[in-house]
Amino acid sequence: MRFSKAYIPTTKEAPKDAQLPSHIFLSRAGFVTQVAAGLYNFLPMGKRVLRKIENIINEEMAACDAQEVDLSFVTPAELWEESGRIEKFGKELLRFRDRKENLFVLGPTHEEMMVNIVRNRVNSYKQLPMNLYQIKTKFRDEARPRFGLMRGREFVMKDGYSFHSSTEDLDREFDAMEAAYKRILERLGLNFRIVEADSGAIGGTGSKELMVLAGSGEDTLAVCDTCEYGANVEAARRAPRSTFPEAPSADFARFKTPDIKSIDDLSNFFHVDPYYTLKAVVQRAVYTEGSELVCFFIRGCDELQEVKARNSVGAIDLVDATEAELTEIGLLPGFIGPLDQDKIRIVMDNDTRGATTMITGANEADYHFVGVDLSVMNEAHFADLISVQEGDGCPHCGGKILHTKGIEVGHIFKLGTVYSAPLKAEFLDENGRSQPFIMGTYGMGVSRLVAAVIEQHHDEKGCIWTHATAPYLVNVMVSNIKEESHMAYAEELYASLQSRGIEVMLDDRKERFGFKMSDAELIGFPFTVIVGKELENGLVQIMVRSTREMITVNAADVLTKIEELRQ
RNA sequence: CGGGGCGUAGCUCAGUCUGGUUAGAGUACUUGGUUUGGGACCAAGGGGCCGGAGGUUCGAGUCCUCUCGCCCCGACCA
Repeated sequence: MRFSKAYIPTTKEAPKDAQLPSHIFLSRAGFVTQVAAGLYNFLPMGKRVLRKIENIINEEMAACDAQEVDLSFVTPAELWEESGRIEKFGKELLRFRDRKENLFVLGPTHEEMMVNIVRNRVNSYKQLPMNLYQIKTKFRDEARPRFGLMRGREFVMKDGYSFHSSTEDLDREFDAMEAAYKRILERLGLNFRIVEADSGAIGGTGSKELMVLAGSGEDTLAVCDTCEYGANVEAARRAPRSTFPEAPSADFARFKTPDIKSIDDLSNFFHVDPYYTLKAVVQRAVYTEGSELVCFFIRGCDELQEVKARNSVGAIDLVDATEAELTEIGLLPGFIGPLDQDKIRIVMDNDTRGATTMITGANEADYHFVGVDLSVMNEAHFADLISVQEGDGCPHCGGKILHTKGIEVGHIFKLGTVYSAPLKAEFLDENGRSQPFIMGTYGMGVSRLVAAVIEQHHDEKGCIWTHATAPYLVNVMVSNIKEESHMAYAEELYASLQSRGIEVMLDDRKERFGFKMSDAELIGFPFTVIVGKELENGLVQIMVRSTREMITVNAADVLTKIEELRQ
C-alpha cells in the first residue's frame, strides 16, 4: 500500500474521551473511530489487524478440526425464552420487533442458536464429537461500556461450541481447546496467563480464563511466583498455612469487651493475633425468588471473597446487610458469633473447621467468648470463602502468591448439559437411549485482543504491534520524495518486499521527515526503513519500533536484514 | 441504575460567571511560494443549526425549564 493513497487519519491529539493507551493510540493512529457509547468503526488499519487475528484463530481451529459456521446475528426471542436466559440477561439483550411484530434479540453469545442448529440434525453418538465456531459481531447493551474497545457494546467474538457423548470426551476437547488458545496467544506475541476461573451460577465442572497481563486489566489475578499456577481472585485457592502465630491459652469463658467491635480492637484488647479471632460478615443473599440474611464466618486475618460467598449459598447477588436488618433479628454488630444462636443461616470458611482457642462474638452486647473450640460446629455448612492475599502460599508448589492485573481475552468452559437439557438437544447413545449433548464452550474476544495488544505493547510515541498483529510489517519511508534516486530505490525495495510476501507500506507522502517519523511511530509498524540522505553513501536505516533502535545497513542488504530481524 | 463532569469548526479547546458589532484560537484541509533527517515558514482561502426543544429578553453560545448524547466513579458485566 502507498501511504499517499491510504486512509489513515492520524491526529496529534487524542479524543478527550479516551483514557486508556489502547483507546488513545488506536484513535490517534487512525485504526478506529467512535460512533456512540461502546460502538466503534474499524478503519482500514484496524480492519487489517482484526483480520490478522481472525486468520490465526481460523488456522488453529482448523488444526483442531473445528468447523467454522456463521449464525444469524438477529435471533428469535423464543429461543431465549426456551433457555430461560431472556430473563437472566435482562436489559443487556437488545430486543426489537420486526414488521410482523415478532420479537427478536441481537445475539450477545450464541449457545442457544448453536444448540438449535444441531438439535434434531445431529442425533447419533456416531456423529460426535463436533466442534462448531464462528467469528461474529456480538451485541450486549451493557449498562456502562468503557475503555474503548476493551468493553464495547458491539464487539467481535470468536465463539465455539463442542458437543460430546461423554464427559471424558469433553475433557479431552477442553484440553485441546486450551492448547489451541495458548498457541493463538503465543502466535499473537502476547504475554498471558491461563488461570482458573469462577464457574459461577452457570455451573458446569470447570472453566479457565485467558488473561493478557497488563496493568489496565479489569481482573485481578492471583499468580504463583514459582510455578504456572494462576487463578482469578474470584476462584483462587491457597495452600494450608504452614506456620501459625502463637496461640492464646485460655479456657472457654465469657469475657466483657466494652465497645470492642472490630477485629483490630479485639486483637489489641486480648493481645492475640487476628488469626485466632472470628470475623462475621452478614450479607443479604438475593435469589431468583426471595432473599435471606446469611452470616459468613472467616478468620479475623482473612477477607471475604464475595463471589465465593455468593456461590456457597447459590445466590445471584449479595448486598451488605444494614444495621437495622441485623438488630431486627436480634443480632448485635460487633458481637456476632456462631455459638448459641439460631437467628441466621451460617456459612463457615473451610479454614475455621476444627479451630480451637478462638475468640468469637457472644451475641450479647459488650461480650466475647474466648477459648472457643469450633469443632462443635461440624454440622455447619463449610465452604471456601476467603480472598487469597499476596504472600499466601501457592496451592500447587508452595511458592508465593502475587497479585497482578489481566485483560480477559478468552474463557473456556465445560458446560455439560446446562443448555442441551432445557433445549432438549439430544442424541441416541450406543444403547439407543436419548441423552442430552455434553457441551463445552470456548470464547475469545477478537476486537478486545486488538486493544489488549496495545495495552501490553505501547510507549509514549504510540502503538508497538507484534509481528503477527501489525497491519504492515515494514514501512518504507522516503525522507524526501523529490529526490528521484531515493524514490527509485524505495520503489524497488517496495516491490521486492512485496514479491517476498512481506506486507509493506510505502510512505511516499510529500511530507517532512519528522512528520513521517512521528506517524510511523504512532502507527507502530514493527520496522521502518528510512530512505534518506545516507543513500548517497549506499546506506539506509531500519528503525526497530519496539526499541526505537536505528540500524544502519547497506542499501543492498535491507531484504536480508529484515528477514533476519523478523525471526 | 445512583453520584459527578462535559456538549462551540474534522480534532483539541477559549468565549458562558457578568446577555450586546459579523463567534474565536491552535491543529487539520485547499491554493501558491520558500523549506526538506524529528510533527517547518509566509501568504491567501473554505469550513459552525454554539447538541436539541421550549421559554425570558429589544437582543441568547451566554439566563431559565425540559430533553438527548458522551465521559468518569460506583452498582452491573456469558
